[in-house]
Amino acid sequence: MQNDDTQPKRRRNRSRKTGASLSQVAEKAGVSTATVSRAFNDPERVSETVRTRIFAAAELLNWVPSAAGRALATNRTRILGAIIPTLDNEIFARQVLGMQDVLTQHGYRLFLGCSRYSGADALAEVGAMLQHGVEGLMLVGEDYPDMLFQQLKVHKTPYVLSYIYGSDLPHPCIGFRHDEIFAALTRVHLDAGHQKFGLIFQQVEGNTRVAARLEGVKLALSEAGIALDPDHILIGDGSLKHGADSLDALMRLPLAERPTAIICGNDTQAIGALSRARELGLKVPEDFSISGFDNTAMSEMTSPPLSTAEIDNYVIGVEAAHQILHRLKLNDLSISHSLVEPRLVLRQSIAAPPRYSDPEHMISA
Amino acid sequence: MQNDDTQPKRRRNRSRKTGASLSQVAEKAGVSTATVSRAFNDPERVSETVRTRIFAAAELLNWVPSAAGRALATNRTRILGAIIPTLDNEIFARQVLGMQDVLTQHGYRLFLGCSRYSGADALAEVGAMLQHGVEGLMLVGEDYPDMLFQQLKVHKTPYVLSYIYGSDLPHPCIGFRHDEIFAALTRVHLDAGHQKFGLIFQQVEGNTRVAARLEGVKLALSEAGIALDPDHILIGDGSLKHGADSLDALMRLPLAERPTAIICGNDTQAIGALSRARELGLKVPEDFSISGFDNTAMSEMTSPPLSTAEIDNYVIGVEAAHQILHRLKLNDLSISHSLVEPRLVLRQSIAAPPRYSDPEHMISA
DNA sequence: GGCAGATATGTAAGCGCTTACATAGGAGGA
DNA sequence: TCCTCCTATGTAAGCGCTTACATATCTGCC
Repeated sequence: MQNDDTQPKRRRNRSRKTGASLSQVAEKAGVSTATVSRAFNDPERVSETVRTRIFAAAELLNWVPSAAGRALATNRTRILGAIIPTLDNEIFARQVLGMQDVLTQHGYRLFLGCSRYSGADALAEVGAMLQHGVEGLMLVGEDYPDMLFQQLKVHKTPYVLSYIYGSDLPHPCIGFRHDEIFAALTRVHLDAGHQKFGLIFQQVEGNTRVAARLEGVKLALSEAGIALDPDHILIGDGSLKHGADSLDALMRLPLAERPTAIICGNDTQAIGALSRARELGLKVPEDFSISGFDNTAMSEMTSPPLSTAEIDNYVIGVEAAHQILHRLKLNDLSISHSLVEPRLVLRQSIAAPPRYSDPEHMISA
Repeated sequence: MQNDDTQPKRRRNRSRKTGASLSQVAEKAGVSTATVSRAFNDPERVSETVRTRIFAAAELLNWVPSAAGRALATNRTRILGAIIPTLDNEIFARQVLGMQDVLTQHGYRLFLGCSRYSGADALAEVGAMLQHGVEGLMLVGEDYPDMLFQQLKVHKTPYVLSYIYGSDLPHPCIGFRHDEIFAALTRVHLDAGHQKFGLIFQQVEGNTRVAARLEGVKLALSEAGIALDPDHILIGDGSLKHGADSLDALMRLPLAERPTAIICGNDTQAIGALSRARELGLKVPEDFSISGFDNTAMSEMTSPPLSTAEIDNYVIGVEAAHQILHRLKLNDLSISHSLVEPRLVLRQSIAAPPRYSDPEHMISA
């Protein structure tokens, strides 16, 4: 039935061949594939004459090793992934930059995925990355579906959540306490004598980080025995426009209610507010104080320069990469939390509240 | 010598096994690997009963197909790459965003590489990407070593240069003419009556795009018969600070030489200049006119709002992705050039020059 | 009833690597 | 001289897929 001759009955031609393969290099150099492989991965183990012969052959054939072949053979891809909400935000872009710089040094590649602040998108990205065999992952924040973390666990893929910190967090993380830094920022206003606060913030739902910021503000206020009127919390997006429009709204309030201190969720909003204030003929910090967050390049050029806080996102990216690489090397899946301290950057946009707003005005004057 | 028994003499255990493999799914479902493969890649060809059985088995085993295995078998990776100078720049980040959005739809992944404006780094990134089998590439600009393009050619990898346009360019590209838009911007100043120009620009060398911008300005000026004093061209980086410092320098010039129109290489520089102008007590556009480029969000909030020009970088990214995907499908390596038109955005920062600067002042007054 | 032509599935080669194990050729010691 | 131990290289299996080709089963038509 079967013909016994050993010559292959079929010959496929999977065309689309691009470059040379390792075996072609081996043939040209007159050695075995094993030797070629060794010449590149562990040069010491190959005699110099043979090695140079191999390198020459590879050069000649323009050989580029195939990562896929190697991945299959070694079960390692040397690829890490990063999931960020959007590249549109300098904050996240800088984290990616930091990661990238470390990875390049270590011969790793980076897969970038944007979640667009959607859990489903993030899940899809991670799924695809897992198929491609990413060895580790950095994800911004913690707002992801459980399913995502399960997948990561099933695949024993080390990961680290960036831009957040919580010693009680059931995930490795590297970042800072959003509540604390916003509490600190709030206290700066309190210390300057403010009692009436307005908040300009981003959407809270689905974003634990922003929620924490809000909590921080509330905490500091309540510690100072100050109530925050919910109507003075203006939620929108992170844009200049939301900042500007919100300022409008706050400044339209009757003088007695009008906040004298405005805490913004980020610098962009604060800068928007400042610019609207100028249009309205309001002076900062004479008429009101304001703070932002991020310490973007712009914030020291505004008039007045903006008080804000700064977190080194590049470092977060760098550390995240180090951490993942480290775990990978040690095959360590433990949960560690590391803190990158933010820093208050106080400038002229915060000062004492205007006299008219002082409840003790009549008495003390 | 050789023992003829067929039982394998060696058994390797390549541990580190993470997930299930297709063959395990096949076994569990009681079918061959071919059928499993077909069930996922071409479901029509598998009977429904078998198919559901396979899906169930895969689900149960938590199977994730291995991109490496598939890549090896099909010689396709479904990965595209993007090389940008730095993520630190909103411009490039938006291009990546556009690409990303398209790729996600088409089931492609994105490798991101930053060249840090260095040809060598770009070359290294591309080399690594080629190893990983990227099927196509977007590169910002044209300032890359020849070697890089050769490699791309050897590997028959389609690519497109973004953010530039030149019908004579020996590469596929998608972008705009930097010289033309800057000439147009210059003409706006000229039309307003300016004769004395100052330029605040980024480093030119190694950046053909910036060089072209400069050429555009010079062209428009020389067409108007106006000479540009080389001392009035201030080269630095793209920062707020360079803008501010340069403004200082220009405004310190004796009144007769002092430019009345300042053309900046980007909005950031222009905004820096505006902010310094305010500090110096100068009014814009009464004391001088100024323009930027990019139309960043800030530029409509400055005082006065900044005249600038805008290019839709998101669209560039989207189109670049489409173009690469298209070539890939058609196996088309031809060179096409596509244009994305920039748009002038004229606001209040440009007006007539101050009277004192008018050479005909005495006569006409 | 037999055969062509679908249709559904199986078989196994091969994609480009790495690496456990085998082997050959010295070097050196007893 | 023989044996041991290196060192340099070869052999070939196997990583997880896809797919050309083979096979089996079923339709339906003459």
